[in-house]
Amino acid sequence: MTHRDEGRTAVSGRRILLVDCDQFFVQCARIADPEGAGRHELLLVGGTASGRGVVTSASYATREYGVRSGMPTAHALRLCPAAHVVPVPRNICSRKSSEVREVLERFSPVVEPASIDEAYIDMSGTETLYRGESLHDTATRMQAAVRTGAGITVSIGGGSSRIVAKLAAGRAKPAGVMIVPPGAEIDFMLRFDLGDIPGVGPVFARELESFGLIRVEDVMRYERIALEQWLGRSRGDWLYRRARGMDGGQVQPEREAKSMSREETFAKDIDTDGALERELLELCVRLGGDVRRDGLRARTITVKIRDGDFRTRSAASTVKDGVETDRAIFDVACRLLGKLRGARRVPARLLGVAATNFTQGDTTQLAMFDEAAVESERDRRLTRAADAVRERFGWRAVRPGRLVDRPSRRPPAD
DNA sequence: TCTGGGGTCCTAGGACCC
DNA sequence: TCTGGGGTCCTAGGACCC
Repeated sequence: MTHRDEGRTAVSGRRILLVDCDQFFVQCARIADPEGAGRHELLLVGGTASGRGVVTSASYATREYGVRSGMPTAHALRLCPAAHVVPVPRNICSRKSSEVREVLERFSPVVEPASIDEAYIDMSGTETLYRGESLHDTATRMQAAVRTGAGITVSIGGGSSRIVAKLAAGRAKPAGVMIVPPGAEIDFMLRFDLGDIPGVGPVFARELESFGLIRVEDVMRYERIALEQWLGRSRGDWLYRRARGMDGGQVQPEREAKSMSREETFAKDIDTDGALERELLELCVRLGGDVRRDGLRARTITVKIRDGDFRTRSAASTVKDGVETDRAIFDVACRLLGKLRGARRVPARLLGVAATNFTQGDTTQLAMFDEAAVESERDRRLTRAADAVRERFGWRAVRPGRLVDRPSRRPPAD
């Protein structure tokens, strides 16, 4: 069997769709403000008052000028001076994202949100339910249902694997449906550059180019073993399979979050430790709220700092029992910030804090040793009470200010 | 051009244990 | 005094995605 035949016969029989919202943040901004953003054809979403932001989403009209998402807003405005810039309407975006998902779940129980604006759906096994209806027709009905139910325009791609569905959705934009039939995966893949494959970023693409590999067809010419010799076993195998539209990935509904983070780029670089600590406290309070809302406890806290020269550094610390209270998170984070600032004390552009290594928060583990008790049950009860007050009376009802200047802090553990 | 904010996954080295 | 191999956990950094 040649490598080409192997690809053709590896069709899984699965029917996977990727539903991708068209210029999602632009759509949300228009829903949020029909009289303002809604009236501007040339619309950029993202960018901050400080002028330091980047474009999160650019309307199709601005893309004619060469504007792309991820581009610094200042650059985008140079390309398209008439564009109207608005901030990301976060609340509307998460609400619309949920509404889209609710509509999709009416079509199949297996829906995996891949980001705020796209979701994979496994339609395998629904053939009986949708008796006689082609996947294309089902996807078209789905598209109409999302427009009616959530007011959002989506494009849908479909095929026997996630990667084929994803690339097909890109080809279907805007507002289209494209299904790659079983057996047609390789011919479909041959249209693409390797850099179009999800997972092949600029760095990997440059490396591949150094072997003369630019388009998918370039990879098709080689046996798996050759790719593995050039790229290493795991990456060679990965590329061999992706180029053929194959991935082993299942669509997994309800994946648990593996990390949560909050970060902020300052309008102006901050160069004093005290001011950074105050920013850190705000971030920890926001993060703590997210962690508790999901009933989790984090065993590892990571602090990230981006210096004015854009050098990014991080420090992490893992505690025996997970933490969930603002105070305990801040305690750990503060130590880490001190460590980072001690190593290099220059003006900071960004500060962030992340929680990972989650444990379920509903089981109280008794600390075996005193020093392991970073956070007491009493701390947790107080924090939950404060959450309840905020729930009723608003976020500002309980101020965290006292945490900043409390008298003593634990000495560094390391 | 001057670089956001939210994530996932991978790698490599060192500590530590058996 | 010099010497193992394997497994797990932790930390730091980086590529990548939307």
